[in-house]
Formats: sequence, C-alpha cells, structure tokens
Amino acid sequence: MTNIKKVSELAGVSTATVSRTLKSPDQVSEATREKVLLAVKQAGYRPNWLASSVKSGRSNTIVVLVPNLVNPFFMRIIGGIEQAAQENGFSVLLGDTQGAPEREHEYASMVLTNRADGLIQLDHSFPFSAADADLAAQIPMVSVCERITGDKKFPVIQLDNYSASRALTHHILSFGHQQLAAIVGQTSSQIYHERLAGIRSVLEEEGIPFADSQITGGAYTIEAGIAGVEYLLRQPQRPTAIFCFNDDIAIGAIHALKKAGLRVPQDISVVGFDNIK
Amino acid sequence: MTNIKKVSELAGVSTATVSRTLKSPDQVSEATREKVLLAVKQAGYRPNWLASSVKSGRSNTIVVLVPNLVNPFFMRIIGGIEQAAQENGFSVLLGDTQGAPEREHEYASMVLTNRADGLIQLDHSFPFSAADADLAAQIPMVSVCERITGDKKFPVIQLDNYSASRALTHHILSFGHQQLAAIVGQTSSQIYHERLAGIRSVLEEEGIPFADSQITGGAYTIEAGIAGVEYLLRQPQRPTAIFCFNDDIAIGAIHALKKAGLRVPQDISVVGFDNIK
DNA sequence: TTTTTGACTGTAATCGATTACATTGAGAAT
DNA sequence: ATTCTCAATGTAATCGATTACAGTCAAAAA
Repeated sequence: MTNIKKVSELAGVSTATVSRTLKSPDQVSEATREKVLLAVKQAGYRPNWLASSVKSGRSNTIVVLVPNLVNPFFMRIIGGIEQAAQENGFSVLLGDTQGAPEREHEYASMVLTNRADGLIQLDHSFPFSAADADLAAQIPMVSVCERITGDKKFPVIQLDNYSASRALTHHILSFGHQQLAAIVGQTSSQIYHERLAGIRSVLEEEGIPFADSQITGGAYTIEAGIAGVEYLLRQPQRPTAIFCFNDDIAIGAIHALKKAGLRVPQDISVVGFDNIK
Repeated sequence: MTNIKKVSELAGVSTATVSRTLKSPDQVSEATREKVLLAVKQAGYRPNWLASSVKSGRSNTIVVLVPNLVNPFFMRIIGGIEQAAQENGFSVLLGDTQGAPEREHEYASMVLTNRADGLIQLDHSFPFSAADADLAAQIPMVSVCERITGDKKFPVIQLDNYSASRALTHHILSFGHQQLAAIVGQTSSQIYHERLAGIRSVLEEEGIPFADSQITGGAYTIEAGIAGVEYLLRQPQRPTAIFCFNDDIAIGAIHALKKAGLRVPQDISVVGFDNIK
C-alpha cells in the first residue's frame, strides 16, 4: 500500500508537508507543492479514508433504514437522500430492516461505534423497545414520513396526512360520490389515524355517512388491496369510490375490481396515496 | 467519548486486556474478564469501528453501483446483496450512479481510499474511460447482469440471456403466434445482442420470418414501451405477440395497446423479462 | 529445592493520517 | 549590525484500537 510516508520519502519532505499539500495547499510553498504533487502522482497515492476518519472522529456516513427496498415510494426518497449526501461529501449506508427490530437495533448501533454519524429512518418502528429508546437517545436521528409516539425529541419530516387526506376526499366528492369506502394500512401507525381523521372530518362537514363496515385493510400491500375489495364487494352496500391508503393497496384494489368485472373508473373510482408510476 | 482507555482505568487493567476480553475472551482469566465486562457495561463502551478498521486495513464495506434506484428489478438484487452482506458482517454503501460516469468513478475510488473493500455493479457501464480501466484493474469487483466487453478480468454474474430468450420465444410460439415483434433496450449492451440472437435462432429453426421492421425500442423504460407500440401499430403488418426486453417496456407496451383499443392478451400477447410485480 | 512451563497481564509499537508545537532562515524593521 | 516577523518546514503527539513482545508468578517437573 502506498501511504503518506512513502510519498514523503519520494518527495524528500516530511509527512506533515505531504498532508498539508493535499489538505491546505496555501500553507506550502509552490516549489515543494509541485515536488509533492509529482510524488503523489508517481506513487499513485490516495489518502486512507479510514485513517483520516479516526483522527476526525467522523465517518461522513449516514445510515438509512428502509422497511422495504422494493417499494418505489421509499426508493424515490432514498434517491434524494443519496444525492444530497453525495453533494455534501457523505455516503449512504443502506439498512434494509424488513421490519425486524433486531436489524434496526443493529443498524442504529453503527452510529455509536462511529461507523456512521447519524440515522435516517423511513419507517416508524424505531425505537421499538425500551433498550432501543436508550440507544435512540444517543443518536443523531431524523425520521421521514411518520411521527414517533413517545417522548423522544428529534426532527421529523412528514406529510401533512390530515390535510392531504382532506384534499383527496374533497377531490372524490367533487365527482359526486356519496358512497365512500377506505382500505387502510397498519392501524398501529400514526398515518392511519391522521388519514382516517381527514376523511371523517370532510364527510361530517358534508353530512355524508361513513359506516365502519366500509373501512377495511391492515397492510400497505397489493394483497391487502385485493382482500380489501373482496371484502367490500361482499357488503350489502357497494361503494362508488374507494380511498386506498397507499398506491400498492390501490394496485391490488383495481386488480380485484377488474377481476370482479367492474370497470375503473366508469363503475367505481379508486384513489391512492404516494403517486408511484 | 468513552474509549478503551477509560474502560481500562475503570477496570484497573491495561487497554490490552480490555481489547482481549472483547476480541478473544479465552486469553483472559475469568476474574478479570468479569471485572472488564462490568466496566464496559458501566461505561457504556462500544469499540470504535473506525479505529479497528485502520488497524486491520479492511472496512468490511462494499459499494453497490445502481443505475436506477426505482427499478424494482435492481432493488430485489440489492436486497439480496444487503442480506448476504449483513450475514457476513459487511455493510452496503449505496451508489446511485444515474448512469453518470463521473459518479461511477467517484464511487469506484472509494475502494482505493479504503472506504470500501470492493465493488458490485448492477449496470454495465464501468469501467467507462481509459482512466477508469486503470482504476478498475486495482479494484476487487463483481459485475451482475452484464458481461463487460474488453480485457478486464473479474467475476460476472449474469442471466443466460440467450437460453432465456429462446425459452421465452418457444413459450410464445406454443400459443401459435406467427407474427412476432420485439421492443428492445439499449442496443449498445451485451444483453441486446444475446436476447435478440435467442429469438432469431428459434424463429429460424421454426422457419418463421422476423423482419427488421418488427424490431424497435432503445431504452429500458415505460416510455420506450409506449413509443415502441405506437411504432409497431403504424407498420402494415400488425404483430400478434410482442417480446419486450424488460418489464418496464412491457408495462408501457400494454398501456399503449389498451389505449389503442386492443385487448391484452385476447387481441395481442405481450411478454417481458424480469418478473417484477 | 531448583528449574521449567505456561497461563495471564502489561508495555509499547503499530495502523495512516492530522496537527500542535518547535525550528529554521530570509527579509523587514530598528 | 542587530532584532523582529513570519512564512515554510520538520518533529512528534495524537486519534482509538490491536498485537508483538516482554515480564510475572504460581504450579508442575526434576
């Protein structure tokens, strides 16, 4: 390995001068600068990133926790994170958690061992246990898409689910729909409560009933969308519009509706959150 | 920061003993082991990953180059890489290249600066320039999905595109189709030649003509699929089956066909590579 | 009793780069 | 001519952990 010592010998200067030439060139006279740069090129030298990081104590790396790599919605966000990271000299460590708390814990620990400087989570599940809460308290962390319940204080970037849900409901009603149904995601999440509250508030204002039997679902998957429609079609009152809590659910819903011989949107309307392709 | 020295003072032993307790416990007597472990717990000590990595010279990290984060096909592969990496104590640095050679170069350089130990690329574009070729020669590298043209020697994991293409063509023909068209991806890639050769070989064996006018496309995108169908429908001879070079193209193709009033698969069949949801 | 053995622990070098502090020497100020 | 200044460079400490080597000491062997 070509290290800074070899270069310094090649250039006939000290290691300090080599380091200065590369990090703060104006501290070095032009003559020696040229000597050093030549030696660097000849030796094919590249400073060891690990070594400088130990010294500085910063790894310029952030861990991103994703529950599901195949969800295009998450991937678009990660793409943005990755780009911003790169523009600022940071790297992104991918943490595919598959929703497993142990994995989240493991990735979060990387911040404490200086393997990363901070954490961004795209799902809502960390910190999960009490032990994780201690861990989380020590970690620079940002959460995207979901507010954490609890007393932890860290920045959160999220949709205004309530307003978005109200807007979407208004959009549905503007087509004259009176029979609304919803296929929701995980009921344990904040998202669930906020989006449902948005729907309810608009329907109440407009005096349109919304029976609990018209609410189904429980997961953000295509399969949940299919199951949701199958359930709704078994109900005595068929809805004229279905509000899906994300686009995966909507894909499943549309699929099941077509299979049942219904045309979308002629016979029944479907809307969803996320705007995936 | 709690470092190994603090722990050693707390336990009343040397730093060497602390290190040994954690890395090779059988070298330490049970009495001191307990003392040390207690001190570790009390101090909330976690070994600094950066420091051990400088020493070992290995970062246990691999860079994965992806051309496009939103493509589910790539993401499924990355999920597998990530899992295998984690099981072996490695981490995955995400390198979203967007097809830009500078970005590939930058990420590849990370291996030379000890920021990562090796590289996996999911696209075919690195090494791009002569300078990159020099770089690539120094890097432990594996390429997935595409054979590199050139004299570089490194492991490649790829589809047997030729056989897969033959199998898919046989599948189409088993439905009695006689008029085949293809919407291809980038023509500069190996994939293009191999898949096309597969189709051609089967059609020749079966004595079915395949005019160049029935081959269109040029990118692995939904838009290319749409444009491809629009082109094919303008041709005098309408195909009864369309062979799409990936599923994004197939999605675009099906969309355009439906828009043109054709039913899939009743009026025209569509197949694609990748098996995305 | 003396020597040997081996388990355990400590001292200090090491990884590669950065940087506080010390040193040198040419030119400016007196 | 002497002192002062400051730019340029070198020396060596430092980051935090690992590990080669040395030392200690109790038990086993002679």
